[in-house]
Amino acid sequence: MPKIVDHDARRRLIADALMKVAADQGLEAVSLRHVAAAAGVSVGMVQHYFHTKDEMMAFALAAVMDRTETRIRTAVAGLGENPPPRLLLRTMIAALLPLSGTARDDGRVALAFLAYAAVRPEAGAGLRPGTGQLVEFVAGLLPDPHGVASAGALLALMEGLGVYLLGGQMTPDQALTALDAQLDLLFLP
Amino acid sequence: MPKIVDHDARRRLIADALMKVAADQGLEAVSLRHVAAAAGVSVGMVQHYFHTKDEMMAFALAAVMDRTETRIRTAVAGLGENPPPRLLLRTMIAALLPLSGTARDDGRVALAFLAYAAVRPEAGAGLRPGTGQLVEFVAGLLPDPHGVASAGALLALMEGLGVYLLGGQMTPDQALTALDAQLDLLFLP
DNA sequence: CGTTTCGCAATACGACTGCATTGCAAAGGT
DNA sequence: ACCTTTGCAATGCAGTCGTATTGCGAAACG
Repeated sequence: MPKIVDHDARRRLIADALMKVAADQGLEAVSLRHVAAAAGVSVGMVQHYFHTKDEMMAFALAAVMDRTETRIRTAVAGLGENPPPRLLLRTMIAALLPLSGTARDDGRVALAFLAYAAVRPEAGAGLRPGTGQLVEFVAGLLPDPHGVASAGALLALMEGLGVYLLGGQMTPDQALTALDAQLDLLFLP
Repeated sequence: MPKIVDHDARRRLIADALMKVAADQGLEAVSLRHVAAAAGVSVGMVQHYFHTKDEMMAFALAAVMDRTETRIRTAVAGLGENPPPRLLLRTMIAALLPLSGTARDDGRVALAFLAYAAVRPEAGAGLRPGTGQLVEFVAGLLPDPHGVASAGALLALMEGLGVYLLGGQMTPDQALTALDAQLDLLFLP
């Protein structure tokens, strides 16, 4: 067998270029040619590693989710062992919000995928399963009187803050203030 | 001057067709030809009433916002004079959520526009100004200890519920339960 | 030292896009 | 009755899209 290359590295290179294009020109600007140009490679090479565009999109979406999970995990890791529930929640949610830099770019891509998934249900099937477990996890962190409804509300709040941040209707300060107000509501009886 | 036709009626006809296409095939499927076909007219006629595609999109977005405002207004009108603040808020937010039917279609279109606006800030400029006033209005309805931060949080919650509803991560029941939990939090000290 | 297999570039194809152009029918105004 | 203006259909054009095809250089194996 000839020329050994790291297939997965190439795929990540291409996926990174895709997300760069999507983040600053929108998902509808993601084409094989644009992605190839952004990655500095030929269209043929992109086709070599992704047989179809959908395959490439799916890989990129998975990469965004991976990066997001990593971002949360490292943020939480900085908290030490057994952090107080309120701090843990605030840290996780703040890490998930598109406040700046990479998180903002990822958020834009995720929002675009969300809109796409709202119309192509089978495309967003991968997004759905995590939410139920997340609600239960959050519910376990809330003080006693609150149930899964409040957990769902908190997650919805987070999602909405993300949308407002990306749309420019809220500044990062305003979003974090709103988040803290909600946590006050939940944790201070 | 020849043949008098109701310009605005034609534009609304075309915009309705656009929203139909966008609602069940996504915003990226909105093209002059598809919209014309959905409206049962020729491409030339669409071009006659909208000189450019962006003009057509802007008109359609304005129409969605109009319909939404009307939906809220009629829902609130059914409440009579001086309704209690909590009921007023619940009614307004429930009318805004994409729970079913037209509201769901409008929601899909709005979400698509949102994703588009996250990347083309000048396109979503029309969306932004209303939010600030809305926050203040909501803040005025909340009982005493709560400020604009809680109002922003409530609106973000609404937005997030909308996203979850469209994405299928929440059922209408779950969304309304979460909304009520939040209103409990705000109104029952 | 072939030979084979892989990595990748180039190009061609048909479908689609937004938009400009052209032409014609119909309907007032005079 | 003519003329002008408007409503609208048809068609053409240049560009982009995803994908299939083709071909060639390079690297490991026999």
